[in-house]
Amino acid sequence: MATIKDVAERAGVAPSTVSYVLSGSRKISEETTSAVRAAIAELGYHPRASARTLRSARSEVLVLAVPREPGKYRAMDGRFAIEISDAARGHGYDVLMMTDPDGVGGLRRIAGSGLADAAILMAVAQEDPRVAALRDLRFPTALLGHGDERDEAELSWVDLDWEAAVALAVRETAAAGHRRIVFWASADHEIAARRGYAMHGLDGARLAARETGAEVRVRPSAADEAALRARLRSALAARPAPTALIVQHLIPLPVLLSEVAAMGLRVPEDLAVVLVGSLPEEHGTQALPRIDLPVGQMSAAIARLAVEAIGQTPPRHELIAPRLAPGPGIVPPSPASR
Amino acid sequence: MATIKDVAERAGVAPSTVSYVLSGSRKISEETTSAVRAAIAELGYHPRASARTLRSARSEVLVLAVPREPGKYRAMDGRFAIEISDAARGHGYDVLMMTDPDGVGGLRRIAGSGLADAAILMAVAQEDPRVAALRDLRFPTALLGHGDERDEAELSWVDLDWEAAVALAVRETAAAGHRRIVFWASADHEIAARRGYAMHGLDGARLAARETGAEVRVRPSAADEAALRARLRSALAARPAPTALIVQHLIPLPVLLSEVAAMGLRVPEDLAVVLVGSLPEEHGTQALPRIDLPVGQMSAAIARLAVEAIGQTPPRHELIAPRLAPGPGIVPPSPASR
DNA sequence: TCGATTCGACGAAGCGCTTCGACAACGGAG
DNA sequence: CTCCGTTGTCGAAGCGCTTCGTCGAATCGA
Repeated sequence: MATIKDVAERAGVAPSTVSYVLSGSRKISEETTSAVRAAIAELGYHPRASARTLRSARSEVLVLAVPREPGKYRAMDGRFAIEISDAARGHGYDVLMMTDPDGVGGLRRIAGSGLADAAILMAVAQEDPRVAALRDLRFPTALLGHGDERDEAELSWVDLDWEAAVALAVRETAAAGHRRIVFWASADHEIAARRGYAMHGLDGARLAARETGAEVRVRPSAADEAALRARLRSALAARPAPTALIVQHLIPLPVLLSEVAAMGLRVPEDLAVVLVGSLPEEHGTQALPRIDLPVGQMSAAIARLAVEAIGQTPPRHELIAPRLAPGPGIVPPSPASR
Repeated sequence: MATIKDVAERAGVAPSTVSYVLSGSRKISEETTSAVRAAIAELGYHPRASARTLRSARSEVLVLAVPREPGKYRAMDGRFAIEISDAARGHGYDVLMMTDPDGVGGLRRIAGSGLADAAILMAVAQEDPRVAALRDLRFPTALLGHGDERDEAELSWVDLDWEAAVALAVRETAAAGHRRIVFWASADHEIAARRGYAMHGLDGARLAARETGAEVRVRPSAADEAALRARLRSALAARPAPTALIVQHLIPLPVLLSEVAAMGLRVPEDLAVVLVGSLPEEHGTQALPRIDLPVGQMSAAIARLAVEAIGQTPPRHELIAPRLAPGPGIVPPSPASR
């Protein structure tokens, strides 16, 4: 592999001159510059990243802590990982994945070894030990999602405003004429873990229920398919029958829809279904009114905040306002069911 | 941040001694070893990765080239990325994501700068320019998926045996008594791009059709939802009616199933549905007989092959045998439809 | 014409680590 | 008692890059 010395020799200059051509931090004559550039092109030279990092104490790498529960996979995580990587490149950074089930150990290793300049944490939980560890190391960090006020005052984060998102869904549904609404919230275990999106979603539903006067029954989702079906069936079997279903826990959406169909309910004539959030693949959901998770916007924001954090700027928080996706509107309840 | 010199001073030894304790490449007395270990623990010392890499020309990082068509996201890619990262850690490697739409430029940059020791390429196409670029750089490379014989003789790869997988699905379906089968193949654009899995899947269907004597109608899938529905409807409307549907293009599965339901066909009584491959989220598919994509097994294999390739070993190829997933079997056709 | 200034390029130091050769200290063999 | 092999540790070199101080040459004003 070619080194800066090789380039210098070929161009007939000193290594430092090559370096200055590359960085532009000192003036180099037109003539010398083009000789150096020619030599670089001929040799296919790339500066060795390790040497740069050793000198400058900057790796131009972000580490992304991907949530990892053994045996489980949340489809959205992969999508975020890829989009964040895209966004980071726009700032000149590469992204290293950290999927160790023991997130703390992995982050210590990577932060300690200088492999990365900053960390992005996904799926942060209440009193997350990773947050504490990174703070102790004084390692620049940005969080995707929020919830725990104490930790987060000192760190940057980005999140969809889940409270506003669910509130918006309820408001729009009520505005379409629905008076009896089921809100299918996050799953039991997410609520038990007090995940930010789960908590904020519940808040939004309550808020908008008060505001609109509609009757909103909140039902937590379940990881287990049988439980899920039973719970949905009982929620929809209430009389007078609910006319709209707002779903935040989208992962088992096919199951939910199949159960709705099995009950003989047509969507949207008998039951309006509104989604809050997104699945990574959009197939089969475009037909439903929904409030999308702005993955691209969130990814761009988290990459930006992580890069900023390297520069010791004070922490910033971005709460993204929800928007109803363009597409089908919410169908009013049938006259018979009012 | 603590350096090896700090550790050495604290332990009252030379820096080289600390290095030897860490690497174990020379014998160091019990006494000195424990003094060094104590100093390391007290200072929270981690060797600087850049310095190591500079000396040893080994970064202990793999670069993963994630396929990236702007605006599109294939749900399986994220899942593979995460599982490959997991597997690589087992070999002591971290994984860097490369999501540049211009894959060649990104790989040149990363390979040239020594940021990674080997590359893993996902979704390799016929005459993929990335493969050529990496070969020119003599950069260790492993491919996930296969298709183009010429390139691949020199490189390691892993793949599910798609031909055998589809053939197995057809065989099992025929064995259950079905004589008129629709094979829902990869999408038009995948076939046009001559993707390995698409080609091999078609081969498998033809092979097993000859073998079993069943009538297998091959229908390519489509990216566009309307086209998809129309095509499926016409395939299933043939008379005498097909009694089984084998699906390789799973991404729009919800759409397919909803169209089947819309035609008034019950699954599996009127139409047996068999899946080949997997979606990243299993919700809603467990109920169907299927041949899973062995993501974990493939990820483990590709990580292993990539690490091996660093050691200049000759290329190896792993073709993974398909297996019918445990779960519901294939329901025979109803007597009336025979 | 001569000192002062500017311009462009150079040389060397040093980032933190590994590794090779050297070298005390020690013990056993001759 | 000397010699030599072993054992455990040290010192220095060097990986490739950036950056600071320096310096010759060209330029300019007086």
